[in-house]
Amino acid sequence: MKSLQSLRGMVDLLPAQTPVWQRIEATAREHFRRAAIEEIRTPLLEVTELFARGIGEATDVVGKEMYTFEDRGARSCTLRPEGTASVVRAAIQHGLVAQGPQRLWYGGPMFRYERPQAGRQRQFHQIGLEFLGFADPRSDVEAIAIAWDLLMDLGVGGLSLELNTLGTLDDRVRYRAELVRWLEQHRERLDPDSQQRLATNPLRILDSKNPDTQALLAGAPTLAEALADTSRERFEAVCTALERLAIPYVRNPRLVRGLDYYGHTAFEITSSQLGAQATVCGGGRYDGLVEQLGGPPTPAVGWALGMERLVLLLSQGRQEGAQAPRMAPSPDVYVVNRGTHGAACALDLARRCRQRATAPLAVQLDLSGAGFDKQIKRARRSGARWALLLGDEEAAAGQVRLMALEGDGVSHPADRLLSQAEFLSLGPEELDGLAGTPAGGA
RNA sequence: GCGGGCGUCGCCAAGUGGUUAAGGCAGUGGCUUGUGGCGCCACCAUUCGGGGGUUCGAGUCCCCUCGCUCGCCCCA
Repeated sequence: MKSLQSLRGMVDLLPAQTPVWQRIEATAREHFRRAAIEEIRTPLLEVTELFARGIGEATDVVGKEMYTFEDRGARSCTLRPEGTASVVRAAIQHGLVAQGPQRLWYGGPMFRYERPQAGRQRQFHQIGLEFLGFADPRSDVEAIAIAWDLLMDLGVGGLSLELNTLGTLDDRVRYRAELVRWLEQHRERLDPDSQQRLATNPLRILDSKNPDTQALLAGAPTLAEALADTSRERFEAVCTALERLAIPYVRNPRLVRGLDYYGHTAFEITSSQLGAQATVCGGGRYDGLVEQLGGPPTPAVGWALGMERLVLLLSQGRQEGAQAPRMAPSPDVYVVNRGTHGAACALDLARRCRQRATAPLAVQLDLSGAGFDKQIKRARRSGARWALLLGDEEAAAGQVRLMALEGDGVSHPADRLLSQAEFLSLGPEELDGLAGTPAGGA
């Protein structure tokens, strides 16, 4: 029988990697709690139209990256490629936006049909924040600050915050015409991709990675010049507020986000240590989206951060170690057992240990039926603090042997024989006191 | 969708056309029927991602295919 593999771009997270993810999730949760942001969970599957309308028909995400299929009722369904559209849909559907401003966060898998590469999978994970119903420039800054502080708290270094303003829809329409007019005159100097985009999405030519195109762009009209005064003032307000918070940023006039709903503030937090896909967190303002999806006019800002890219950053540095240190949670107690009576008794004792009213213990029960020596070896490797030895003799007497597992294993602290009832009543310190004293040294 | 690199045991990894595919780690059993580290012994790829071809002979050369990986596009 041929063994099966996961689908391309769908990765398994093995027990060795899972602790890093848990740490990120726990830290994010704590930061959201402190900022009074509530969690929202939405389905992974939505009606295709939600994304087509929300993200924009012309975008790459909608045009060629969606996992779309028909369900049994011939409805076109799509695995969510991002979180914002779903959150907005849910907020409208359940009248959240009507109840006032919402401070929401979400997390979970997203799906995009692309060729996998470093920092990019087909199923990937995001944690995101959405502020619905906030127009003040300070809301942009608070959103950014929460992302920044979260990343700092996680200990990610070498990050840079890039900031730009996309202005209003009017600003962009006006600028687009101007840019196209200018680029038309230099069409032959553009790379093929950019020539294509001249017709489909000219603004995106601005962040082309082609050096020749970038050189050409140096002389092109800029979006900043085309901005209305109010747009410009709004952006300055965001910048000064960031400065007051001492959050370093760089203005990047070429920063254009690929999703249609962004306007005014757009930002990315990038790392130079990530390779080609350098953006860890990206977001911006999307004042038109709620209305676009059938809700009342509602200003909004948000961002999403890519979990696997964050994990990549947090896992660097300690990749020298041959075998990554196993960070799996170790049990407190490893139960070594033998004999039919002993084994049966151990099963029961392990359970009662986990259910202790005071200080429940994490217990791993050896189920191998191997000899004591083998089991004790395994006990040491498990990382447990104590081993509990239980054979027929101890079981018959209602006792257990307690063994401290610390140390190099050369010196043999004596076991303590104690009654099972006593063992179950003792706290960790008392157990240490009992088992920790070597009887007679080496 | 388009380019580059790579595919030998769960992981790392020798092998560059000649009879039997090193080694290390991990794992399993034993030395040691109920006591720990270390050590020693044994077992652990009829087969080199898959298929076809060249050759007396291929893991080693050629073709196709699948997969992984990095990059382009785009994004988190």
